[in-house]
Parts: sequence; structure tokens; C-alpha cells
Amino acid sequence: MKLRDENKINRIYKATLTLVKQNGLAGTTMQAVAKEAKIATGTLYIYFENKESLVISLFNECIKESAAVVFKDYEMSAPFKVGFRTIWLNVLKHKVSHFDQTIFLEQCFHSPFIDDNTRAEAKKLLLPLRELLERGKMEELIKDIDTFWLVSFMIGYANEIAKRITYHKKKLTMETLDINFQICWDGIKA
Amino acid sequence: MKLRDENKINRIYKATLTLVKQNGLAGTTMQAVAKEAKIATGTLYIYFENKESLVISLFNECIKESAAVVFKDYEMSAPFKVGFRTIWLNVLKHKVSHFDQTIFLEQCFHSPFIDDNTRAEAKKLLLPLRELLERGKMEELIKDIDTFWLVSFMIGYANEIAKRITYHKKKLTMETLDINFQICWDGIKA
DNA sequence: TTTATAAATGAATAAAAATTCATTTAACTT
DNA sequence: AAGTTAAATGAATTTTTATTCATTTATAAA
Repeated sequence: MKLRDENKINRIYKATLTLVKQNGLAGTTMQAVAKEAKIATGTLYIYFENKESLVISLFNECIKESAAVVFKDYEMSAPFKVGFRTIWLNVLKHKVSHFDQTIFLEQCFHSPFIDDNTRAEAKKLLLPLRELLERGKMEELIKDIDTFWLVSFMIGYANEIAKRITYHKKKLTMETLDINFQICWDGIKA
Repeated sequence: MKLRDENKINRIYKATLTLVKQNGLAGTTMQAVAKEAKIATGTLYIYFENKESLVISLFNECIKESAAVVFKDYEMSAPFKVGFRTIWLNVLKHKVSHFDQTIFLEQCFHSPFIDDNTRAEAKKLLLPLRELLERGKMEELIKDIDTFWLVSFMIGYANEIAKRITYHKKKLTMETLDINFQICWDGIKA
């Protein structure tokens, strides 16, 4: 009996991300995904019921992976600014190094595949970040404004930098990180 | 002789924007566009050779409109911060009030329809903004870092706010504008 | 009015993409 | 080594979407 190859799912995911980055969700066909993943078209349908299912599974995978990365190396006990920097750099580095995921997620939010419910679920993963920001406000280190705007600011900015770096073939050097974190910190600090 | 109705083109554009915001470029069919614009499918092809042509025309239209808006009410003679605020608010207000365009442009950048050349042309429209920022650096009012990052920051942030406001059904009140401009200004000021 | 001209229509066709399935292949069991 | 099972294949089919075109309708000029 031939065993189902879990690794193949990753090949399919990878292929999908590559193609969506290149051509958008609009321009990505199942045939193309299969070809890119070096499998037959039919094989795709062994692993995923249909295109919608593939997109939704990959969406959840990306959300999960991205959430896992945010709090890497974060120490509750460290000073607020240190913790904030760690998290912001985690977000930025991840968005740059997995840029295809960044674009895929963006495309998903305006696709017929992802509904409001899925969107809402995805949002929940940012809860720990919101808590960190509440702490910063408590300690009077950052502006006392609706956390909503603070989150928008740090995530949105990281997103934009990731795009710019990729499109303009910039490198994510330590200098680049420092410059941008400085802007980010000055923006939110009290 | 029946005259070609230029206004119909706007109806088609409007319909396309509405549908792309809802379903993405992926989920937007010519049939659906025609129906939304309340015309027959065939009529669409009188005005646009094919789907690609429709998308590219609309892309150029959006870019043009957005460029026209940026410098509204801007006075060269005003102090730098005043000018900067005017422009930033113009960008933000436009992105919020024409959110369908914001999304359409975003989708275009990852579609098979828009090529690198078109992208580069679009970028040129930000030139006056770059010049303003150079002036700010000269006057030592803002951070002396690559203009590239400053533009990323102000445009990217406006983009993100527009998304957040729309998705979370927030209103663009004067308070909201002030809060966010404060963050933006603190971020770039020297 | 009548005629000429171009726009508008939408069903028909072509093209592209999604999905299926009969057949083959690979890996495990006895 | 033979038998069994499930994965893999890719051509064939179905479904969806883009595009065409013969016909109708509206407008302007004669």
C-alpha cells in the first residue's frame, strides 16, 4: 500500500504561494499549481477537494505560521520597549522572508473563498499583541490611544516595508531594521 | 446614428470596482461586470477589447485620479508641516472614500494584466511628494533617512488605515484623523 | 418621414479552467 | 513472490468564463 505523502501537501502549498505571488489568485489555475508542484492535476484532487478547499487550507496554514512567529524570543520580563522591538522585528522579518505568504493573505481577504467568519478567526491571533500594547499604555511609555490604531500602525507599517523591500529588491539589513524601527517607535511612543 | 455614451464607461468602471472589492480580480467575470453595469455582455466588448484591456484602462484611470488628489489645497509657501499634513490627509481621505480603488490597485499589482513597465509609470506620479520630503530634510524638520523609507511610511500607513477603517466600519472623524496624523508626524519628524 | 449609421443586445460559440475517473504504479503484507 | 491497497497519473469530461456576431434598436441627417 502506497502511503499518502504529507510532504507533498507542502509542495502544493509552496507552488500555490509562488504562483499567487506571480499572477494573483485570479491568474492561478489548478493545472498550473499541479505543474509547479511537479504532480499530476488529478493528484491535487486527492489532497484537496477543490480549489476553494486548497485556498482555505493554505490560508489557515499561513495564519497559524504567522501567529507562531510573532512571539518568538519575547520575554515578558524584559522592558516594554525591548519586548515591543522583538515582536515588531519578528513580524517584519517574517513578512519579508515569507513574502509570498504576505501577498497570498492579502489576496485572500478579497477573494470569494474567505468569508467574514474566517477573517474574524484570523484576527483573534493578534490578541497577545494587543495585551502587550495595553501594558505599554499602562506604563505610560506609548500614546494613550485606542489599541486598534496602534495595532494598525505597527502591523500595517511592517506590511508596507515588506512590500517595498521586495518590489525594490532592497536587503533587510540591520541598518534598514534600525531606521524603520526608529520611525515605528517614534510613532507610537508617548 | 446612435452616439457612444462616454458615461457608460464610468458605469463599467464603477461596476468593476465594486465587484473586485467584493470578490477580487479572481472572482470578477465579464458577465458579472456587465450585469452590475446594467448592460449586455456584448456591450462591454464595444467599449473594451477584452478583460485585460478593461483592467488596464481602469488601472490607469485610478492612478490618474489618485495623483490628481494628492496635491489638492497644497501651498508651496506654507510651512513644511502644514503642507505635509495637507498631503497626507489628502492621501488618506482619498483612500478611504474611494476604497474600492484602493483594493483594485492592490489587486492589480499582483495580476497578470499589469506589467513592470506600467508599475514603474505609476510610481512616477509620486515624484512631487518625494520633492516635498527632500525639502523637509533640508529644513531639518524630518529624519535624514532615505526618502524611499519616508514615502513607504506615509503611503503605507495611510493605506493600512484605509483598510482598517473600512473593514471595521470605523468613521473617518476629525479625531481619527488627528490621532493618526500625530502618529505619522512623530514617526517622521527629526 | 425615410434612410443611414452606429450602439446595444443576448444567445451562440470558443476558450480556458475545474474536476473526474479508468488505468497504472508503488509500497506494504503475508 | 504474489496479492492487496491506496496513491498517482493525465486524458477525457464538465463547468465556467470570455468573446463573437447576427439581429434589433435608437439617433441623427437628408
